[in-house]
Amino acid sequence: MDTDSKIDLIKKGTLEVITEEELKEKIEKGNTTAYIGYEPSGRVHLGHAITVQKMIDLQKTGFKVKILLADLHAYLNGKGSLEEIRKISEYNIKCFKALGLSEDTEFILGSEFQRGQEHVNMVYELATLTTLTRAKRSMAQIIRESKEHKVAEVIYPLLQVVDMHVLNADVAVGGMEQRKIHMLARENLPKMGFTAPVCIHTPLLHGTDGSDKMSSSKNNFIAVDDEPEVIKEKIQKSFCPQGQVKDNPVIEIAEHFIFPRMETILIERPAKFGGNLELTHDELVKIYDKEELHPLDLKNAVSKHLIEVLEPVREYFKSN
RNA sequence: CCCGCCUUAGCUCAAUUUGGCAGAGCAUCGGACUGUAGAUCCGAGGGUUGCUGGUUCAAAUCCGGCAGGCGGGACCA
Repeated sequence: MDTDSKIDLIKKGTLEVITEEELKEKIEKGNTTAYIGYEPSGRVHLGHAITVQKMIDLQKTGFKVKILLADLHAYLNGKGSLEEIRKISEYNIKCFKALGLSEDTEFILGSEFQRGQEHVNMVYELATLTTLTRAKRSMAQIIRESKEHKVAEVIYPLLQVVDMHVLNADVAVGGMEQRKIHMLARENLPKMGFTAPVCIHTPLLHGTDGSDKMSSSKNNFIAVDDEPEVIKEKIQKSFCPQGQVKDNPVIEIAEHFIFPRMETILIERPAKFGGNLELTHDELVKIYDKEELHPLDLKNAVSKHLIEVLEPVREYFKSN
């Protein structure tokens, strides 16, 4: 694969790469590392899977992938005791592996290195460079909802910025909610004499209820290890206005999980409603926009295909 | 350290004045209506009233203690 096709693959399905020029330099330099951090979560869902797929793309282009199980971050975000969170992270690692990351993926537990002297000193230094407003703003889409704002809330982004340096990340990946923390890193790591990573942001998947973000706490997710009946039921219950492509979770699932794996989707439809259709992504969008495809037919097709796409995950769980 | 206010369903809050079956909105679940979902109707579930001790026939309500939150004061070589 040449550099340009690597960049194309990396960019595919993302909202932004900051910056593409730097990415090119990194690739040409070689021996590169890509990093992403996840707060351990009770269920690993399609929102997580979008970024995991991107890490797999990065592996295909020669990146070493490090996945941070950000237990300390989750702790700072009020998700429970470190003990409880660590336990969940074991399950998360299993989910990530089941999604197809290669054998040499490195999984790192945050609390095992983030409390060391060197790390803490860097956090303090960064604290002197970062305004309180900026730190709080960077957490707007990440912090657990609460009126009782804790100091932990502003330590969180600082810790994350230092992680990027310590984990030697050439590239940092995250959903768009991570953008402001990433920008903080790009601005402040150089001030500390370090190199800031290239930042890659993926779109956030809407919840099945149509809300802005799929999230395990809101029960609007499809888990990667959900059983076929559950997937079918959740898609059946999903928000899906007729003729509306924008912000439509069912369309998004097709875009992010079906079309990357196949050129066309087969839509099975009773003859009285027009019979079967086989559509490319662009055709699907066009025909749905014109209200020539009924949401229920779309849902049936998407659940059938999604169930197939996630089959390897369920298989992995059966044998591991 | 001192003073005041607050803590009730998953969430936001009523009911405290005058002790008398703990309610509403939103959310959740179910039904109706749509060839999906949502919206809209209709219905249901949901509670250790922060914890604890007391007064009382009876306490969310009154009294004491504790915890947490918010605000103020004091201290400031």
